[in-house]
Amino acid sequence: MRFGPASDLRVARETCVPPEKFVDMVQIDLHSPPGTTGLIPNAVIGRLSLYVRELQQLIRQNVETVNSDGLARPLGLTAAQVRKDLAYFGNFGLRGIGYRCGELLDRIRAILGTNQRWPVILVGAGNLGRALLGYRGFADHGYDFIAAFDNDPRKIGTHLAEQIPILNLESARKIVQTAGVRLAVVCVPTDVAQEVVDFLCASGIGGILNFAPVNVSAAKPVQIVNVDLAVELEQLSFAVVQRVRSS
Amino acid sequence: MRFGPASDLRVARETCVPPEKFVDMVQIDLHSPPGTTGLIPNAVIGRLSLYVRELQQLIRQNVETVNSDGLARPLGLTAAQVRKDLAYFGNFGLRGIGYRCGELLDRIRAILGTNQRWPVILVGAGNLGRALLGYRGFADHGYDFIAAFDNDPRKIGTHLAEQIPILNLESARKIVQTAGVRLAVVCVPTDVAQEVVDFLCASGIGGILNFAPVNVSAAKPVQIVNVDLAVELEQLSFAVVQRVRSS
DNA sequence: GTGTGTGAAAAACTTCACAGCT
DNA sequence: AGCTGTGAAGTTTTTCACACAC
Repeated sequence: MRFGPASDLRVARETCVPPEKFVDMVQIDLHSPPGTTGLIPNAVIGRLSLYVRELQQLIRQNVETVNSDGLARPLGLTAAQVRKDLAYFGNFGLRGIGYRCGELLDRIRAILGTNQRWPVILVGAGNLGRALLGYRGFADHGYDFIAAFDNDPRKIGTHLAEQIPILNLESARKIVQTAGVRLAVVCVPTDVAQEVVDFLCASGIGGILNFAPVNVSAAKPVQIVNVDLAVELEQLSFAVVQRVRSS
Repeated sequence: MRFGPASDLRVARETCVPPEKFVDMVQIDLHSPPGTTGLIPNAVIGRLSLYVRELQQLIRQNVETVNSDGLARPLGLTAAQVRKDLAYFGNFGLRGIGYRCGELLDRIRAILGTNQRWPVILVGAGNLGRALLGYRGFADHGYDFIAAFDNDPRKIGTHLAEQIPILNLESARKIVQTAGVRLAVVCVPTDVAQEVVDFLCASGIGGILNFAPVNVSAAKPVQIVNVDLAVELEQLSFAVVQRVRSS
């Protein structure tokens, strides 16, 4: 089965907003809050994602408004923490009422940049890569895989999930640039992870989510988040042997 | 292809130590350190896992000793942080030299309980579950999948990776108890995640690594770690739009 | 000299508690 | 009356800097 990369990609691209928009949206909302430095704590961002998930669930249940405790408790957080987190970005609540679920969801998505869809590329079409490509959560949060890259000649030219083309890694540069792709998910073997990351950085990618179990570093403006699944299991097994700390 | 669950499992079990041993090993090493409460910060445990990975890499390169800076820098941490983290558990270093890689690796593994292998069960044999089962990192860190569970009758009775049986979820209780399994990895659809977790808790599991994108809660002594892959991507996209914070 | 282990200082983050809006 | 937004207090975690050991 043959395909023309450019045309495959153009379709996916159409649904995506020019990335530059996001920057403005976020910066408008930032109202450098109470007694803080102006930088948003990393932990806050992690929790915003959790709020999104919880709000989506509430909305599915037709809940109109939720107060800080209602949002916090199912996530194992405190009401004060929720209010503080949201206050970093503005006054989203209604005193005496709480937060309108729909509105709050929109606001948080605007902050995270997920009120528009992001095109994402996958590098490494092995087991894990293929599973991630089918992972519902990514699509639910606004991320669309538009292409995959691999260096196995037997895979190149085929498609994943019947529509995502697997291309030669060399062609990633062009696609990153022409399709305005800013995010890449990397699932390649450990020993080539760093060179793949270097290549992506040189291609003008904005951020990399790395699943290879090795700490790779990225050239300056490129953001990198390393996910090591074994680390999570180790956290857990430590907690089990200790029987302390809730995590 | 038929199989007898009990015999399939016994083999995997043989390679595993009775879990009770771990508790002692860890508690002996804990020397409730400098000026602290005696509880180990969660973040420290996360970093111990990273040290393991880095040490494994150094050992593969035949590096004998490493100092705190050498361990910290590739992981994006500071030397002081490494020393402080390790000091929670004892004096592992040699002044003027650093740390012996092999010895430190053993020590950390003893702390994490991964100096012996752990039998793990997989619940939910969909795409993600199957990919996790093949994920190298788990085996590298001492975790062995011994069985998978699903409720799809077409899957039950088959094997994953040609040796891991897929069984009916009901049979999990018996296997947890007879094989001394303390850890489960859950990759089921969101809507059944909580009931699966409840079932596992009732079966006597020790800890659950949950990949379903919903916050599930576990009955008291059971530890739970939620991993939401979309959260990681959101962290990244926020960093990309902001171009701040290294994470 | 080199590099750990660790108190002390600083920074980051969380919780408290309450004024003030609806 | 109910619940947010936020200073202030409290706690945790990180960084600093140096005495001490090899």
